[in-house]
Amino acid sequence: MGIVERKEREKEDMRRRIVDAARHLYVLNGFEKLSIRAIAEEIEYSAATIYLYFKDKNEVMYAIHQQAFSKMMQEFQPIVSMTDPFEKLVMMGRKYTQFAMENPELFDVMFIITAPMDTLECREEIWSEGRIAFNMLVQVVQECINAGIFQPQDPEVAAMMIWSTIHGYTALFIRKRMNMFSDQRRAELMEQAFALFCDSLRKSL
Amino acid sequence: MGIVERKEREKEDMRRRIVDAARHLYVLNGFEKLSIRAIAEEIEYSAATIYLYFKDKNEVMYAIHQQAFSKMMQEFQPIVSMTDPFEKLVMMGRKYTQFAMENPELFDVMFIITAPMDTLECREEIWSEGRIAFNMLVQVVQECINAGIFQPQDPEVAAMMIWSTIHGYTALFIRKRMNMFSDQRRAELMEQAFALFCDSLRKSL
DNA sequence: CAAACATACTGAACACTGTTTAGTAAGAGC
DNA sequence: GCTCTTACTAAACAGTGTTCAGTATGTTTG
Repeated sequence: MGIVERKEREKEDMRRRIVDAARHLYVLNGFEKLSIRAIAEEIEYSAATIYLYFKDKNEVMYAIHQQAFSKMMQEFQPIVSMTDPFEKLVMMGRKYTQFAMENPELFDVMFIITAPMDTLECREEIWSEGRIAFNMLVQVVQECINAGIFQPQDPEVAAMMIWSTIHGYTALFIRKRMNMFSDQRRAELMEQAFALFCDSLRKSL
Repeated sequence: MGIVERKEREKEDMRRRIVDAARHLYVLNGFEKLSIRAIAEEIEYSAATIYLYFKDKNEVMYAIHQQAFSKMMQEFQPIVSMTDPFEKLVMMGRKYTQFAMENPELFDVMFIITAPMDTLECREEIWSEGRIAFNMLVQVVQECINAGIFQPQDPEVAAMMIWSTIHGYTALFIRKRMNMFSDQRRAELMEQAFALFCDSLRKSL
């Protein structure tokens, strides 16, 4: 009975086609302007068809969010093979912001928009993508402790503080909360605040 | 000719009534569920009337955003009279997060949602609310430098780094990006990350 | 092979949304 | 009393997410 398998494959295929079309449109225009009808048109099906493969728009957003995480993880891959754990940490911070700048909509769906989190909540699942990414950071912090760069401490607490800072100015930038500065001063402030934070970590953690 | 003045007063009054109704509904249900028609119904006018006082929904959001800032500033007032500048800094951080927890929707419109920033952009104005609030932080950092708690440095850079960290974990929390932890662990992590950051500032800035 | 069933899909509808416009009614100024 | 301005609204436009009855195709069974 290969028919059941084929059907399952086709179902998977269709889901992927929907998410690909949705991501394509989303990256171009953002969440507000992403409509089910537009996705349907892109894949040349009716709007109602989307609902045979996804519960609602939030679930489509969740799928995009998953793809975005795997893209980010791919871009983080080169860092893993670095030797100096503190340099690793610095590079992770830089990459986080760089990813956000280059893929603002993907960053949005990963870390700002509530839509994908709402599907998770109603499924009562844990946010595994977030957990895995955070673990990666905790791991590097632990390496810094092991190398004697940081003092012995709860690596999750330190990781949370570090994530906060990097996420903080990235989110403020993405959501235009640094627009009280000129483009030049803004870039300056971000760069120097990052440098100051790295210095501060080295000295005090 | 008191008529012109009265008309102007009435115009101001109407604007205030609209914003008050809008804020009321917004705080209850958030941005997505806040509709022009609902605001109109609340003040017992037609939806089109809103557009005689505001250019679009974004401009209404901007007005709510202004009110939210003045509320936050009010709550920050007691801090100004504190004596120890470092304690001031710590209290400002605590208050920021506390305000966000107690007024999640107001925090949203102040620091996360793009809608109010879009009106500013098309008016080509500067984000004065943000500038004023940031200046307040810069001021306190300068006091820390003057008191010899921090080393001489660009207070704007230090302020940006501090704002980033506090905003970072607050925004991550508000947007449910700490839901990989249990409620208890989450509170623990936030508290300890904050404490670690304060310690780190003391030691290294 | 034909009938019965299951699956995949769609058109149309429902109840909304932000926004614009033409038209009306009431007050102000002469 | 008669213009003229201002304030306001009903209705429409073009969309939105979502649901559901109905159809057409593919699969299984007698």
